[in-house]
Amino acid sequence: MDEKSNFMESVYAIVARIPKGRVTTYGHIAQAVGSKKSARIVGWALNHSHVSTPDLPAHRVVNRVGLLTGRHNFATPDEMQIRLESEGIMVEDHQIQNFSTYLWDPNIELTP
DNA sequence: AGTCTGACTAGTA
DNA sequence: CTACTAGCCAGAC
Repeated sequence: MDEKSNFMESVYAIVARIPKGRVTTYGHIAQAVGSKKSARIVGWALNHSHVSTPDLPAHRVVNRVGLLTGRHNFATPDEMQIRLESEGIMVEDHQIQNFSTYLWDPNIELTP
């Protein structure tokens, strides 16, 4: 098997564990896999997730303020918001409302 | 082989 | 408050 970097695999593993109706941020994922500074790599990984892991719920990953920064990278810019709303998350102007309420922190919820 | 960019974040001025 | 810098990793040119 041609393995990608462990970093990307870890990102996919965590994102795949995000519960339905919950969201998380690039920084939290990055911190869970090693360093929060690697948040950009998380975004980059998700950008290619559609070819590596198409089942990855990338729509549940947003930036630290709950803004759907990566919406334009989906098949359609509205798909991300539609999916989130479909899971019961309120989104307005491409930003998640009550973000802290839906926030799922892998460093806490995914404690070993 | 070297340079630049990217779905980011935190810190400093 | 806003603006800029540094740090991280992988891929594209």
